Amino acid sequence: MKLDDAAARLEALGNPTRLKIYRTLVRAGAEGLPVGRLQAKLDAAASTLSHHLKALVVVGLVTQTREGTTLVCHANYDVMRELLGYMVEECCAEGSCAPVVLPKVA
Amino acid sequence: MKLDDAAARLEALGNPTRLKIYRTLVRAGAEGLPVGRLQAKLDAAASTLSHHLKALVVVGLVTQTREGTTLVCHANYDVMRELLGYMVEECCAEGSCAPVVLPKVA
DNA sequence: ATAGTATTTCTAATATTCTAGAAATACCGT
DNA sequence: ACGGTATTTCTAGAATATTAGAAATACTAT
Repeated sequence: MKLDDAAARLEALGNPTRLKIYRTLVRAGAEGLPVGRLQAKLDAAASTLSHHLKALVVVGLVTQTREGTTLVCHANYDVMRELLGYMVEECCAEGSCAPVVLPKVA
Repeated sequence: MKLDDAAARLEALGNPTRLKIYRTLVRAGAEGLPVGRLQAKLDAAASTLSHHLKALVVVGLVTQTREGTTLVCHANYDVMRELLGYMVEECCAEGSCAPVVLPKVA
């Protein structure tokens, strides 16, 4: 991942509402959560939520799949993993800041 | 760490210039880097750099120690570690997004 | 005290973000 | 085709961020 991509993703997560959205989607697990359900949980205006969701989708942290009339949102773990990998590799000194370790994934 | 603190730190890192600053400080290692040296490396106006550095200092990601007339900047690994810990715990699903593992630090 | 280097604060212009109402679009069931 | 629910896009106002020049401050050496 390039620095600019990492920055864009960090910026996407760097807003309390969007971080709440992402965390909520992670907790929703594999089945995801419809936009409407997110809206109810976070108590935000529909247009505001849509705006923030788009910011997360654009950088790849969230994906959406349509199921009839509802749009189901999913946290994209692959992108989050890449982002964390970037941070550990580029923004941590070995030993100093690495209680977070990347094991070799087979 | 609370969600709002995490968001503030992610936002601080979510700007290409500031992410570059932070990464450069990490690479500078324990001795840190004077503001002036950072300025030369990143080729930014002094006032702009100072502004961005302040954003990183305010959220605790960077610390500064004065050495005579120069201010030396250091990446604060503790805060980065906390931030990564937050992301792994709150924003990852076990198994799905956890190539990043938190080992117990003795 | 003065001069010189390092850095910040002040200021202002431009750009971007955030918020949410209103209107538009997407999809389904009948 | 129509009505209803779900969601987005349009729009606009207020707030915040970004940039950098100019002035101010901090410190050291003489």
